Amino acid sequence: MTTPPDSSNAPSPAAAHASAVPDKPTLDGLEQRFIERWENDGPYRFDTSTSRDAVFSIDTPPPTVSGSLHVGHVFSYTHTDTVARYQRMRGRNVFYPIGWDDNGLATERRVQNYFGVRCDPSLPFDAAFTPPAKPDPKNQVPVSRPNFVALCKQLVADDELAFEQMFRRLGLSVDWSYLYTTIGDETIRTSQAAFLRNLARGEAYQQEAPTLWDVDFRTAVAQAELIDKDLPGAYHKIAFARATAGNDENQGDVLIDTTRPELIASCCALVAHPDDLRYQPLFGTTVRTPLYGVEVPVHAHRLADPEKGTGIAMVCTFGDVTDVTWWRELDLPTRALIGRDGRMLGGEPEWIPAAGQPAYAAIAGRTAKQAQVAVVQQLRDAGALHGEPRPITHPVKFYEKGDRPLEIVASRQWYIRNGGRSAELRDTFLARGEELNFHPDHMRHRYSNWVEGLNGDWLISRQRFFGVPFPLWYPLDDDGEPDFSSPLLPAETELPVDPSTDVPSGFTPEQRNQPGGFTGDGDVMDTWATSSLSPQVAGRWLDDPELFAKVFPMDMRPQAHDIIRTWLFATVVRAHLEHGSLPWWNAAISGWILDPDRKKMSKSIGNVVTPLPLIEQYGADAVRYWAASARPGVDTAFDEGQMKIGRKLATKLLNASKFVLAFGEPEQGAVPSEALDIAMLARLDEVVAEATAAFDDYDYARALERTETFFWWFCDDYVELVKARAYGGRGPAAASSAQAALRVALHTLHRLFAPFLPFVADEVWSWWQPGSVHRAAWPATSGNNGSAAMLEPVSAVLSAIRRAKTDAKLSQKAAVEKLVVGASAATRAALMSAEDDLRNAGSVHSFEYDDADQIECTVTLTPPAA
RNA sequence: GGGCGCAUAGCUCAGUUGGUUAGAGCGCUUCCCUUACAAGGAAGAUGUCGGGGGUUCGAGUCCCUCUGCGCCCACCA
Repeated sequence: MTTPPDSSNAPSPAAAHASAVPDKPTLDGLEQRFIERWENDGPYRFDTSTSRDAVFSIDTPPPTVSGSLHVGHVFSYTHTDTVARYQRMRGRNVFYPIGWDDNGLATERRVQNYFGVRCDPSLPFDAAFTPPAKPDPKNQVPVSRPNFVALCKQLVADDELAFEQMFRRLGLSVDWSYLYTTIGDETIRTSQAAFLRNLARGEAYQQEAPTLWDVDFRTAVAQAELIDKDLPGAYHKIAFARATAGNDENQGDVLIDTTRPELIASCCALVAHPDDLRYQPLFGTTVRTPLYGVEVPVHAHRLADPEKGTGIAMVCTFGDVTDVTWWRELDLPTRALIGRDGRMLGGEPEWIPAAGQPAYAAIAGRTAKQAQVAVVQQLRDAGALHGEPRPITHPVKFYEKGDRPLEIVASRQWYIRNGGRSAELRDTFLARGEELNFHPDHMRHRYSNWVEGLNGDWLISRQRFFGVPFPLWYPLDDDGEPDFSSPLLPAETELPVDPSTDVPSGFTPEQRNQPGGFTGDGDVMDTWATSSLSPQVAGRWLDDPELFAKVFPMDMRPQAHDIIRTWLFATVVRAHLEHGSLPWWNAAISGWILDPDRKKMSKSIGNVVTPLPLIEQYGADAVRYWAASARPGVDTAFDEGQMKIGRKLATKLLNASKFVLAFGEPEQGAVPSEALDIAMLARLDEVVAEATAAFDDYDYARALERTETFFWWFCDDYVELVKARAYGGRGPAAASSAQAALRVALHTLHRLFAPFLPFVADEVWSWWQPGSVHRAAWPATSGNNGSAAMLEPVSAVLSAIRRAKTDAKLSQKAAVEKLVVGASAATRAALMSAEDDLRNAGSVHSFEYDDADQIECTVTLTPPAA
């Protein structure tokens, strides 16, 4: 552990070990030097000995390891880092871990392509397996899950090293000793243990139910992973013949509009709104489906929209989520015909009479899309299609990573209760959202909006291979059928387990998949089911309860706004269920990086900018400056111009520091005594107060802006004004005042800039102060209650002098023969106290005053010598 | 359909409880090698603060309304 932050607010006298000011300060090589120094000296290490009160803990997002970082990462991680550095300087013991999200589909797909393998969980582990020398994407070699996972770990190792180097290069002050990975054993253990506890408390449950299903990935997906895409489709007007007579005058066919005629074979009812006079006579009667002749009932249901289509809808199992509602609430039979591969099932559906079987046989085995074409032709031939299909564009549900529309299939899945099926629990989570401080505050609407709109519990099982397996097995009966109601559970101490390889206690490996034996649950958990435990994983909940008690609930969760409904909400759910608390008190929501055309920068669009070349060109401090200039939560266009400014700022800090330090140590006991010096420090006090308040509110951008504005004024006006005096032009006492003030300002500025420009700030600090600026105390206000009021008129006069010289196209060092300043009495008094400095800075020979309401300067320039 | 955000100089954006003449940077123009900095500095021009209405002594700021853009959610027959 390093020393606690320097509690003194005054600059230390030049320390013996402080290095000298370089003749030619440069930003070159700064990053490498300080990356090494920080690694060796450990200024960012978490101190396990302090109490919870002293800790500031951060639940850093683990970036997905899938090839490369882009400037969006640099952007949001910089925001967090500035806050971490601020809190550290405030004396907080900052717990700032990081992890890699190397679990999940992205990695799985890369491994398949890279090694030319695919996972087959039914295979046993092969210790001697080596991947094919030449991967053949069309002929992937099947491997066991443990083999597959080993390949995943192998592949991500290189990426993770590159990520770490990138983040170090950016100057993130994370404590690398707490690094975790989402596919690591500790994470799997945490995830499995939390699940088993959810299960024991009845918060996790298994259910056979219609599920949104991606036919390409062949997995169930959760509500939070859905996106809508507008797709072209068409309304097909289709005739259903009446099977029983109603008391309706009109005894013709019943016409329905559907966009999915291929599902007519799955039809189990028609529904219309109970108040719809057109269809009221039909309720309780039956109709026959075209092509297949299946007799189906006509029901009334409030969700049927009289305005849509013909006002009466066909219910299929399952065309969309409304079908699921109708199926459940009207207690309809299940007639599923779409398989998990997205094709129509083979065989002869038992509900279709013999006469209808040939029509179905013609589409069996085809994809939904192919089947639709065939069915439309059949309907046309049978005269059941009224008119031509009317093209429409309609929103269709997709898995966010998927390429084809989701289907709904019945399957057995695991769920965690999240309030989607319980008003009471939903209210609890809404209340949790109210407890949480969102920065910026309006982001809380995304949370409440989402929670209010939940339509089911959280589906956490995925039919994939690379992920956290469900830690359980099922006993098999004498027929080899699993008993899902009494799963075989491991003890928490046995975790992690992989049920595809490990054997439940009381069984032998030979009993796997044998009648009377057992079978492993083949599913893995949703990545959010693991990511939602990031505070527990990072805080070592299971392994180090003492640590966990010191860091949880955490202080801060930084993340982007698009994953409030997933990561943020899921984390709130898990913490509430396990600990009865929020996972953290503050959610700092960052915006996105947009490309210059204001489109979100994302890999799939192909408009990403990689950060390393930018850091090499402008320096990490400059890139951080660009990031920190963006307001919290605001989407921001990528702008290299801001990086140029950041570079300029860093260079300026080097040169200004060199200048101030070149005066050497002021004489013993020197204090700022001149009015201008005191006023400058008063203005600096205001800046410190504002920057501190802004940072306390997670508004790093405001803190930077205030600091920067002061700094440029300090360089442009104040330094120019006191330069001559500091050199001794008005005697040693006046010089000491300037020198002391310059040093106090520099000491403060170095620390104010440290969260934003950590490299250059530590460099200039090292020229004259002991230790790292990143362990120094955040500046406090001086408390001497000076007034900055005189600075404005002084700057105005200085500016007027400069303007006169510029207008005359003369050098700024040209002499002013006579300056007449018109001003009010109070302003004149203020100006007089800085008159000598103004004379020197402007080369003014004669300085006179006049009475005026506002400042008016008459500048008479000395004609240049001929 | 519900919710949230945004609209200020050519561009990117500040403008904190309402308060003199609305700011910065970039870009543009002019000037200056000035001993911290030419990878620098000094200065200049540029605005119906999206439209309309209201509250007020006073509105970029508060209220209403309209328009445009973005995002989230819902709808998906």
